[in-house]
Amino acid sequence: MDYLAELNERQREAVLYTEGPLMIIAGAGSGKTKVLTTRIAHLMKKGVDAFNILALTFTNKAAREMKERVEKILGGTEARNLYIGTFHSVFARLLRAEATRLGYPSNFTIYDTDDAKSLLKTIVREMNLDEKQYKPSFVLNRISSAKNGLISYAEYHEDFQLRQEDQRANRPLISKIYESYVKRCFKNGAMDFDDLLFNMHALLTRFPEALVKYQHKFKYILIDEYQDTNAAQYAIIKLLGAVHENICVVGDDAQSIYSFRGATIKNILQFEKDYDDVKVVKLEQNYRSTQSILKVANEVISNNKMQIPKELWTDNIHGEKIILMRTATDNDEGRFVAETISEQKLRNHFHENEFAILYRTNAQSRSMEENLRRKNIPYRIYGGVSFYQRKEIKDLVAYLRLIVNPQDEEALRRIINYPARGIGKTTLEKASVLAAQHNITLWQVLEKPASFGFRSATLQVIESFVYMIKSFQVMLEKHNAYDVAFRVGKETGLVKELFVDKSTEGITRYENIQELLNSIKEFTETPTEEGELLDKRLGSYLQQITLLTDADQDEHDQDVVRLMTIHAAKGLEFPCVFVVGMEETLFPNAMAINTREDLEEERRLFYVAITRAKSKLWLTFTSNRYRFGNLMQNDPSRFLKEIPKDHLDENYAGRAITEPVYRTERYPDSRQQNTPAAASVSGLGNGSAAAKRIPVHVPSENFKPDDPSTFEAGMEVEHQKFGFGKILRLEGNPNNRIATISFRQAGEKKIMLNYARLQITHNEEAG
DNA sequence: TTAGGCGCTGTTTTT
DNA sequence: CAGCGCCTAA
Repeated sequence: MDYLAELNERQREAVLYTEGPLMIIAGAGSGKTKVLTTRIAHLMKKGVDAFNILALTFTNKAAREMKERVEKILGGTEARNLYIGTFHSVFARLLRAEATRLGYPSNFTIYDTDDAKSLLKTIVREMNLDEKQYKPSFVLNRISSAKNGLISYAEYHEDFQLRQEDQRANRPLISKIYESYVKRCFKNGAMDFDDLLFNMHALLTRFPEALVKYQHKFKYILIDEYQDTNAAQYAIIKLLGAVHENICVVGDDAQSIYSFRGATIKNILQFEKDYDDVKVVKLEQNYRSTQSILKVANEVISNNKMQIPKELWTDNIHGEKIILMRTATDNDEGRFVAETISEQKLRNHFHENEFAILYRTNAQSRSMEENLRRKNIPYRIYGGVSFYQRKEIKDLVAYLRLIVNPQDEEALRRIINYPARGIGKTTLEKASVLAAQHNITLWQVLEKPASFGFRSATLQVIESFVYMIKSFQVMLEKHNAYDVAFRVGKETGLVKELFVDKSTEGITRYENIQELLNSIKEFTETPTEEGELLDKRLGSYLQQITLLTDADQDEHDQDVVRLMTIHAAKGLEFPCVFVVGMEETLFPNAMAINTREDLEEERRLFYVAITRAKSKLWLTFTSNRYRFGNLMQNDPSRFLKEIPKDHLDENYAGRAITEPVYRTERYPDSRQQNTPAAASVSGLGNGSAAAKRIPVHVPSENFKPDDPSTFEAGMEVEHQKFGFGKILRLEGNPNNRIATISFRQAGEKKIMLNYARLQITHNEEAG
């Protein structure tokens, strides 16, 4: 029982309380994963069969880590029999086994967000609705939250409130689109992410035998990140656990950051009411961060009204103050981070992999990336476009999907004319109409094109396309997934097309395809538990990759700086953390400041960001940031004011204000060079919009920008783009001066001197 | 049928 | 700024 010795008293209590409902409120860094894994190991040591334990997480990575750690405690291979995985992947697996009950093929396709949007787009088009009014992302959001709330399209249709919301938003037909979307997915043999939850719930409620079967199978259920569960997940867990009631949920209300995905803290608050004797254990000792960091985190989160009272504490050293840095531009912010990393590596012997740069939105990675590259600091960006979402990967995967499931219309549409084979829009449209008329799938139309009267040239290309796909399907019987994928790449001409393209991106795309083929090979060579059939193995490969994100590709030993959104950083920890973009409208995000609930979620997000740091934490913000292609000025984030002053080192922020701003000569910034007009301040003048209409000024031969600090009112100046003009007046603080200049051609403009490249042509005072 | 150019529009977070 | 839809030319 030595595994128990490593636990503190509270942790041990949580591990040993094995029977009956248990809720663990686990603060950040309090050893939550350790408790969960030890608990599972303990159950197994007590004689519980691994097959009877279900553990659900939100990321594959968390699941894998859990599995590995249990394996380590137990030794042997028993841990492999545990059902540990994400909600989505575990349910996908169960649904695959039970698919026929619901009328789905067992090798159903899983649609990712792109597939779903693309299908919605075709549906909206087919319904002759305005595509701007019913934008796929908007419609998908509506449908998604309905499904996550377990509201079927029929119920949606009857729901007064939902209908009214749609009316008010001038999108009254959402419920109709919802209905066709569901029907079409079903026809395509496809489920989207939300369907994996919705249909799992449907399975358990509509088929009592299935419910009973799984209720008895999963005698012990553990749920990680319970604060992030939504109504569907909540209901499923409740159903599954109803017989044994051995449900252990772990969560931290302070880290609930997924309400936009339907998650609700209510599930945590509700838990105690759902069962008669709920044992609650609070883990409040933090093993991760310095006292300083923890104090700041506690202080910040205390501004939230909605929370379960608790106070995280730690035995760790006090540590250093948190450093606040202000820069002039987003590019400077990136440079500061890159320079600080270099400096810290030298001074404190940190490795690259001890740093993380966290931001609110993916778009912010760019300025970081550019500056890290400039300083030759190796890095890796998580999120954004994941490997499996890249075009070239999706193209090849679409072929594989179609081979496994010819009903999959999205896959078919994607590749029917890629590489180009003369089946264009007209043909596809005709086929779609026919499919709808005869109530068959698109594929079924293409299978018998002769009976639908296509022109003979078209007929021929369709037939050879179908023949090709069918020949791949035949291959499935005797060849493994890799052989099929390889042949597909070759015979469709897809690989060749990428090989011929020798541009940088073309080479990357080619390499990506090779990487995909390698991963398929690896998959085929790793035996699966139940020795499933070969075609099923390609099917299961496809199911699995749709649920992968690129956080799952992490090789943790890689010595690189990690860049990711705060959302993606949840559950991770780093010795040194930069939280960048601490500005109003960005963080808290402008989309999330209108209600207390939203704002509190932003604050929890900030709390998550702070608590990722073990020993050093930097917060940065910038006065000027490019957004939407023009320069925006933001105030410092309100959250900064919530940090206790004695834990915050503001020297750097101060220095940045009094020091001259980094000059463009020293660090050329491509954006500024290419578009000098972008330097005019949007919102102040009629800057960039007007700039487009002005005839381009050709700068003088010996044009050389002068030091901005030397400019004064009354000077005659030349601007690279706006031409000659005179400074009327200057305003703004000394380091961010804004000049109003009257240009001969371009008229009156407000120009930020730090960015504009201006040359003095005549000095009134001197001359 | 396809490629290429122009103009509009939008940026939150993700399984 | 970028990605996408729409239009035009070939």
